[in-house]
Amino acid sequence: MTSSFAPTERRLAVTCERYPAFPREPAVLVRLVKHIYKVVHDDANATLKPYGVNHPEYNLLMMMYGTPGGEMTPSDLADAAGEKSANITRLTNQLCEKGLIHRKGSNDDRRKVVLTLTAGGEALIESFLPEICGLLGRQTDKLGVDDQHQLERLLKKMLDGLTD
Amino acid sequence: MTSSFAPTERRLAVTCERYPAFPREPAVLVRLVKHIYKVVHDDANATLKPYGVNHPEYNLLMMMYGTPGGEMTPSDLADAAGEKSANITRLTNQLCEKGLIHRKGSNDDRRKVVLTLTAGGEALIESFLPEICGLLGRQTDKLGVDDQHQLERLLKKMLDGLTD
DNA sequence: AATAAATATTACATAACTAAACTATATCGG
DNA sequence: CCGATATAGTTTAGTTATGTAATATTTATT
Repeated sequence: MTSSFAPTERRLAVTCERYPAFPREPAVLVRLVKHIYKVVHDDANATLKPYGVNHPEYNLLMMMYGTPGGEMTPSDLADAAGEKSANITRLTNQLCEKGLIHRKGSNDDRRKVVLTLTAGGEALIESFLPEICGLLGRQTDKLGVDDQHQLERLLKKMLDGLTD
Repeated sequence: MTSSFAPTERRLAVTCERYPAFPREPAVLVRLVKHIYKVVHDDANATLKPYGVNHPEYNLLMMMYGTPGGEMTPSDLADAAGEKSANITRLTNQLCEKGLIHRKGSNDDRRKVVLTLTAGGEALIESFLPEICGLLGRQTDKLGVDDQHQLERLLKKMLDGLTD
């Protein structure tokens, strides 16, 4: 799966020739992000498949794992994971059916629903985390520590500009 | 839509506390890419909607626009756009129905299919490109020229490590 | 000639998005 | 306190998108 970026760059060059106003640099960045996201997403799905969860479900689980107290409402999850609320209902249903999370009504605001990880959910997370850590490590293999910090800084700057 | 990254960082900190082997820096990078991709993708879809094409269709059109000679096979497109071949058939069907591309059998290898942009396809591309250029510009607004080049370099390095 | 590999399509199953309707609760202005 | 309005979450239906696996056809290999 040698998805070299070179052909994409050649196409951008041709595009700029045909349409000189086309901003090469921003387009390169956007296409790079797209390429990287795709590979990362596919890798994660492949790694998670044996554990019976897909990437969106993994994201929800990790959001809950990383929340102090471990309680989140569906709205919290929607914000955190960038999913639509209709999706959250579907995904949390799946996680409930698998026994990974637990759903109960909130006491202080009875419109709300509180989701928590079950013991089984935490156990599953901690069973796939070793592999996930390995994957994350491999995915940033080529980058030195300085590179990683630079990249973090620049991506944050870019994200900042997007959410205005 | 203030999708600040701060909550995500707090969750990563908690995750690292609970599971010390968790590699914070790689995880930050992956989550940043995911956030950025999502916003970029949604923005592009919104911009393209009035033109009757979605993001994947736009990608295919731009791949063809940027290909010298303008001829591509479905396999070429699948590689270039990172789509599954079954998807390519569906997407190119849609583009054919809209009269934006043309499909014909290849002469030298009769397994192959050759796709070309129609005049209408090129016209549509050049009608939405002004808006797309504006969007691309805004999406990288916050980054100076040096930042953009640094970011390009680092993303390429990361992508390199992914496709081993 | 037989077998394997490549190309594209098809059919089926899953997943996701959208928009609206619905339940229940909370909040605010009078 | 009352009634209007807003919020939280779910549900439904319809549409669109994506992924998987099998198939037909043509070309390559041995």
